[in-house]
Amino acid sequence: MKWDELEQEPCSMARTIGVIGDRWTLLILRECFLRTRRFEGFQSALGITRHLLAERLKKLVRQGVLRRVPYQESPKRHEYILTQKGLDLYPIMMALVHWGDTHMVDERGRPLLHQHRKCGKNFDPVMVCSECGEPLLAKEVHTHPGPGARAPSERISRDKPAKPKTRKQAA
Amino acid sequence: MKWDELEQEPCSMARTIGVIGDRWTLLILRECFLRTRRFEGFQSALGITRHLLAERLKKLVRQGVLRRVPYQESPKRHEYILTQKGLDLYPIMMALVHWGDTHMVDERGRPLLHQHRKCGKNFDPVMVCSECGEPLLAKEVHTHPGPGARAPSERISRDKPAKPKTRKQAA
DNA sequence: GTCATACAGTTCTAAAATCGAACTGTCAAA
DNA sequence: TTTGACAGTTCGATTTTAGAACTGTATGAC
Repeated sequence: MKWDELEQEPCSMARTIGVIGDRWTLLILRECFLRTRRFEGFQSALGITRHLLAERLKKLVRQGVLRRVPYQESPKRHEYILTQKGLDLYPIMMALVHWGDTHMVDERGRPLLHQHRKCGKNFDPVMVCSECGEPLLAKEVHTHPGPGARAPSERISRDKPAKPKTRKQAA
Repeated sequence: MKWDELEQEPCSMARTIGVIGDRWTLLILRECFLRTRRFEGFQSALGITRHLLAERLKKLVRQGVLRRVPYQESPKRHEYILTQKGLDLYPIMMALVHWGDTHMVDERGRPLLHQHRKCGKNFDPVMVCSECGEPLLAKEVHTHPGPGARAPSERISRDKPAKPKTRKQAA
């Protein structure tokens, strides 16, 4: 599988990964949500090579995640601003942060706290079902093909290639 | 910044990215949630090279995201099973899928639908505040340093590094 | 007993991506 | 005139990944 094919895969997760699924892109987006907007800002915050930064920003603009907006004429300069499509990445960012907060903190505790302006409290993000509002557990979710699923004939086989019964495990 | 340093960064998102922030790892985890457990299963589902697959699985086991469990003696064979730490990645996976469902579908619609066993309906994941239950919007969240924040003196400067000279002259 | 196959890797070379540092170009302030 | 801020681009060296073949245990078919 080549990386440009990822966006054509009949899997929303693969498509998302095709857009934001590499380390630098994710870190760039973190900076975006922390209000960094300019080339130098990203570069000095992340220590990314300028070459890669330019490339990643271009890609994010192409994908409609960032918008390149002039903030000064002569010399022409631009800022990179999250579009709505980009802002919609927020739950992904928060989910990443929350997993790190849960499983990767050292003895000193969380590096950052998040306060919800609406209720004024420090919070954790919780993922719930849009229909019943209950927290989602992997085991309570059943997945089935939707309208955009690939027909069986087009599917790349992900099952064992016609296994003719194996060794000591009879069933 | 080297990739192994990422896990030491005082940022939960960076640490998480250090563990799962590359394309193959994310796709391997997708397969885990789709109940793939064995080496050949991952390999044929993803088309990943065997070399990388072995490496990534090892890393995920080292990180405690997967557990390597024997399922047969002679020849010794193992399965890779999500630990609780791994299962806790579910909100990240769902957030990735949901963004793809929202922004990356073609005219045919979603490749997969998700049904919540508890309420029986197809749903979208919604991220809410643990304290008040309201959906989270980036603009309504304020971020501030927590106990594990790096003190200003230890911080890696994200401002210009007091650069004394430029370009070609070394005077 | 020999052969083909399943499974879970390891090893090797070539190709691609990334790093690190320097270079380009515009403009403003000293 | 010189220096510095900013936003990139270019280029050689290093690191990762791709792609294919190979290793080794064990099983069932012939």
